Amino acid sequence: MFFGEYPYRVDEKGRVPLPPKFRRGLKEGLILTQGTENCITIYPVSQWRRVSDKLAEKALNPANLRKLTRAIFGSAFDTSFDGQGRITLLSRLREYAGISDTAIVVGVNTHVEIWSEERWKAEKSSADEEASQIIESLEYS
Amino acid sequence: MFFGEYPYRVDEKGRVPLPPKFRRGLKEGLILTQGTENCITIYPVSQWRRVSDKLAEKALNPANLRKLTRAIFGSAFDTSFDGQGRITLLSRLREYAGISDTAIVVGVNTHVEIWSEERWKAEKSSADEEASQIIESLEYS
DNA sequence: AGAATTGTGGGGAAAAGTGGGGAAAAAGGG
DNA sequence: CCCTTTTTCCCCACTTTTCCCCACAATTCT
Repeated sequence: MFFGEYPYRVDEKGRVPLPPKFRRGLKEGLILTQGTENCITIYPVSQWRRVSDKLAEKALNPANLRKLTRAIFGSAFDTSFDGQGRITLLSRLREYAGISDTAIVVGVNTHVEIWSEERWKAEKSSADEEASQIIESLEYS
Repeated sequence: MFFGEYPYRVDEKGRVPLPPKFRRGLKEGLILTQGTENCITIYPVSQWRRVSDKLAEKALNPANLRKLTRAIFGSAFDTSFDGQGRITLLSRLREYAGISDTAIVVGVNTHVEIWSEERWKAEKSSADEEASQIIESLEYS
């Protein structure tokens, strides 16, 4: 569904373009959340709904499930893109992800991630290493 | 459905804005109660009915549940927001939640919570990591 | 080459955040 | 019981931010 990486400038208003190829899949609206490893994660609403429905089924329960529900719903923020295909990142999220004037938009199958340039490079090189190890192990199995 | 977290100033009159996105869902009126983990919980009237019905079913039971029921109903308070979309927090509730001049308003799916800044940070950081893992696992199921 | 699409920037209208005044209501004291 | 003081509630006003539109350069596609 979503794949590829795209570098973009972030303007003074905190706007980031979405790659044209991603726009169709996000047309119905999108949910921004704090992702793992200090990136910003974007879900199409349909995908997000699946997640929240699943969680709601379990919602009446003990303390640490309440905690999780809070963390998950609290970190979500719904938005949509403007006529130029851009979304505005809240300053809070930009800080979280360490994004100043450049951002990398990455497609990860079912969702999209936004990274600061430095963190993406770091993440990528370590992921590449792991990937080649995994591939090697597959080759001989 | 409520989600997202919004930081607001609490003025000298104890007023807190509700995020515009929440206002529609609370237009019919809202109930303030003491929430779990020292936050203030806001229910839309419709949701409040469901909660109070559930508690009523169980009301004949053990002493500590009756205690809880008393605490929740005793602290419940129905109100509405003013022309600027603000509600006034009773000083009793503000003390309970440890809120002085900054409050975080959080959407938690079926209801809304208001936290002091410090307590929200603590609550959130203790659940963030686990939360994003859960999202990922639900994503593919 | 020309036309359409995409990346980037900015202006202006509208909405949201914040603060305060004053009337009505409530509480308290003589 | 009435008057005074306090609190509550509703409205108005100012500032900042957000959102939507337009513009233009660069790139891609035909």
